[in-house]
Amino acid sequence: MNDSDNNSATAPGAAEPSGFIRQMISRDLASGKHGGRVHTRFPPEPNGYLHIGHAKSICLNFTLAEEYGGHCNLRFDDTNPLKESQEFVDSIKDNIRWLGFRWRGEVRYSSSYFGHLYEFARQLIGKGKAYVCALSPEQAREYRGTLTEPGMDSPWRGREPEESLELFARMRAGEFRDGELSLRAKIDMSSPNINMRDPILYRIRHADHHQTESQWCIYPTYDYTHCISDAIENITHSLCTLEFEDHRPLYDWILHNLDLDSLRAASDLSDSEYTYVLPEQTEFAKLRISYTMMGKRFLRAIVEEGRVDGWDDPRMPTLAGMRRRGYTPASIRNFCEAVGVARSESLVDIGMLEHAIREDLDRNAPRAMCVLRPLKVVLSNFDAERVERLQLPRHPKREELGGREVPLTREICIEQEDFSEDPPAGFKRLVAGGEVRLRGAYVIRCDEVVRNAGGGIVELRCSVDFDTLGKRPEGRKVKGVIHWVSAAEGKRVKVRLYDRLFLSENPAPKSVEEVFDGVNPDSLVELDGCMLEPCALEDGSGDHFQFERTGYFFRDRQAHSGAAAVFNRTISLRDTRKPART
RNA sequence: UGGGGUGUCGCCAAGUGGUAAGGCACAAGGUUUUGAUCCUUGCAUUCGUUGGUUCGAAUCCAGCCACCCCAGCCA
Repeated sequence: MNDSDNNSATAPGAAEPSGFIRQMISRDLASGKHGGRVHTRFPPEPNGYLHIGHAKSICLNFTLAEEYGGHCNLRFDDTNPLKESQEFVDSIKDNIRWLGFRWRGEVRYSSSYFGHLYEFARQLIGKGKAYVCALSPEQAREYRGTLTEPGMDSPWRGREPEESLELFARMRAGEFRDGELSLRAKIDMSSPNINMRDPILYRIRHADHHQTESQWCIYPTYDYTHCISDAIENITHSLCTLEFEDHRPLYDWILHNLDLDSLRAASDLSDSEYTYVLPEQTEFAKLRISYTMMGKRFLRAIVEEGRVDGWDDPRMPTLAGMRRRGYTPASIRNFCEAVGVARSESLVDIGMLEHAIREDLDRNAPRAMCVLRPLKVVLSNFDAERVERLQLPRHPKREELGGREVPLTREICIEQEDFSEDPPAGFKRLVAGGEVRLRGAYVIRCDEVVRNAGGGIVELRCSVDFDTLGKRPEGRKVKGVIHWVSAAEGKRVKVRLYDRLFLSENPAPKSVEEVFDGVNPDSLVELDGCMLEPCALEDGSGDHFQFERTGYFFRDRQAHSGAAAVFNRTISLRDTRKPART
């Protein structure tokens, strides 16, 4: 997809691209606005783990660059040392690579532009566009006014540039305490847009930074930093979510009040021929999915309260969690593509996500049989010493994936729910005196139900019709097919079944306490004595499987070595049985 | 009572004045040694609402309604 000539988005004569962002880019390309360049960026703050919502932005930025033959940077927007850490930097990089995206050149950090940012601030002060203010944070809030009332000018608003310049230098030198002074843009305290009421550009924070360590004690704010960082990196299209819409005028104000040549000189392309063009911000709706939530505060509460196994618990909407659950990069990318990008806020049905992973795994996951809740079956006419090694395909439709050997012995396990003494209407599995097909093997008939003293079913005695391997039985129809595993040859494994983490379709807790009430108490079921066919544990057999009739599973590599293998159920198979699911 | 946005099928989402794409979900058939997959078919006379302009409106205009965002020295 790197060849722009080969691409639908830019191919001559191609249909108009769909979606407002692609249309905008095509328009910009057609008008030559950015010299024919497309350069995007994904700009996370390293203050937490990435979740599926971030994936939407990642996919958007990287695929747009790819489609238009442009580039996409990874830039850590690290202007607040109090909340950030190297751990998050590392995990974010790891997640992006896992999704299959490669950023342009080296990883960027806003913090590596602190020098430029400082000089640009001096420039604004020199032009009378910024001033050092001595209002305390509390006072600043009072002066700001309200949504319906204009603010009041700071008493320091008229400070001479020379004086502000000197104070700003002393702020940097560490002569003031946190919060004592700030640098503010001089815009309009009565603007109906609160972001324009002399926003803070720099604040004092005597704190070490994960990248710049103790070099700075003043840190630029997001609004001041983001636009300039985009300009330095020659970003053409700066995409962000809807809540930043009101910040766009400030984004533009800062850039337009700086000397264009000085911006150009600081930029990556300073030595090139192209006409310097300022980046432009465009907003889109963030991703929301039913039965889950992206709010970091609430997710953290669930993790810290031990309601889940950690940030990578397979029930979590984090990329780390989804990865451990068995979601594939392709499924997440396809999902993001299917969801689309628009400006209306929507709640995507989690069924779309489930469809994306089923679609990928149905095509690519090898099949295996695993009995989750075993019921012993003795095949009375099968020799006790005999091991019949059946050859089954790994995938029903893809011969190239090869075959597997499945051992059949006198004693096997079947699923408890595949036998019923009191079958509901339409039951297609085994009943007393009835017949069923063992998947990939023979048809068996249930001759006897063996019980314990309490009347519970202990085992089934069945007889094999040896004339049914690979062919239909004579003179009758056997509809049901069930999975099974040799009791002697099978491997005991542990399985974790997951359900949605939240009970409500649109969980919107108002407090941390409310979050816990909304957590699904049955979101995890652990099963211990499951029986898995042996070849699924052989080296090189892969980590993703479809356990036939029960769902798609992913080997959990965090399980202790030596202990039984653990498989997480990524997603169940679609179930279209007439009544509801059992 | 300020400003900025958004409203098209149950859920996403195309559509930019010429008579409502697609996906998910759902439903009905067919195939099937997975109640899976696959295949076929069906699924908005109508675009928040009320008016207006026009030969023609989801698209243009006006009013109304609903919902979302903004008063961190967070991003």
